Amino acid sequence: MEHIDDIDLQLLNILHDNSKYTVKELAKMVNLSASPVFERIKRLENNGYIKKYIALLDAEKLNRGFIVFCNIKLKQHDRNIGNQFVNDIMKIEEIVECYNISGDYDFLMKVSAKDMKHYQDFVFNKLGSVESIGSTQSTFVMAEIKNMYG
Amino acid sequence: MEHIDDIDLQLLNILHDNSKYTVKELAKMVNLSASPVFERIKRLENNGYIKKYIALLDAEKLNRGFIVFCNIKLKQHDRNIGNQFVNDIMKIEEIVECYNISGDYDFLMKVSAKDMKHYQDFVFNKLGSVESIGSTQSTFVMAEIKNMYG
DNA sequence: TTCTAAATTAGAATAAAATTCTTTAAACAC
DNA sequence: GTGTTTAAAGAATTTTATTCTAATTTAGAA
Repeated sequence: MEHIDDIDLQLLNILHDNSKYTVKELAKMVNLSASPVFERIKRLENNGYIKKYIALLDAEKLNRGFIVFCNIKLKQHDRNIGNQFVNDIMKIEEIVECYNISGDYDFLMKVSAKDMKHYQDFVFNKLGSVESIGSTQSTFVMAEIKNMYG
Repeated sequence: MEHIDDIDLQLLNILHDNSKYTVKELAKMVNLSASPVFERIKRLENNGYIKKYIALLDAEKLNRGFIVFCNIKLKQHDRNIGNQFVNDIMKIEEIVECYNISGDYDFLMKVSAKDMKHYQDFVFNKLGSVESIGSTQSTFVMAEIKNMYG
């Protein structure tokens, strides 16, 4: 895999913030013509530096503005229980992120709900039916201060 | 603000996962012709349902694959200290997300570093120079299990 | 330094996509 | 039923992406 230069890095940073610039606009920003910029972006895509392009949606407008970080302890720490847990949480739409972590808990999940009522329903009915879970601990988000993606 | 229908929701879900489909491709997916799909997307953009379009980058390839959740307690809980903290962390590039939370700590930050050495340097030199911070607690990510964005 | 080869760029040409416009169809109120 | 509004389809146009060729730059060898 080749290495990337400063112009590649500029393009990545720009596209990470806004992927809707035209090739011509990007070319102007990095002081090149359109064709090398086009080829650089294709190369960055093919080499995996750019994984995908997505639209960021307004969580509030889509009734998903209530964010909770939910810590999980498993019942036991064997491979079967772990695999079962991963399988189960993959299907639950409210869980938008999940990490295997160090410390007192095994997993940290970011959960996206409409409101507290929805979250309570999620904990009771969805997490409640995941057999592998031993205990949970919820940390509520009062405000989003910084998000380099949103 | 008007409400959105099922086709709008389909388009949002598709674009949330991949914003590079052409209007013609999207039209086929939702059984419409190109022009109404184009107009629907423009409306969703103008009404704020779609906030922006971004490229997702490979953190590992860009030396940012070491993820840590860092809990923060402020020294004191007055408005000045809080504002100072927010101002300071905005400038620190390793902090990719930050939330004001309930519970024992005041803030939860997602930090993105190259490796443990980089993270240690970040805690010492960058967080270490933020006056408003009282104490910190680091939770290390061993594996990313689910990410509806990445 | 000078020459050669490889890589990169610019700019024109082409293909494809986005965007606009006009006509037609459907939904709704009266 | 008729008139009115809204949304859709399809054609026409504009813009953008993509390809291609020639010129330039760069890196390395002599």
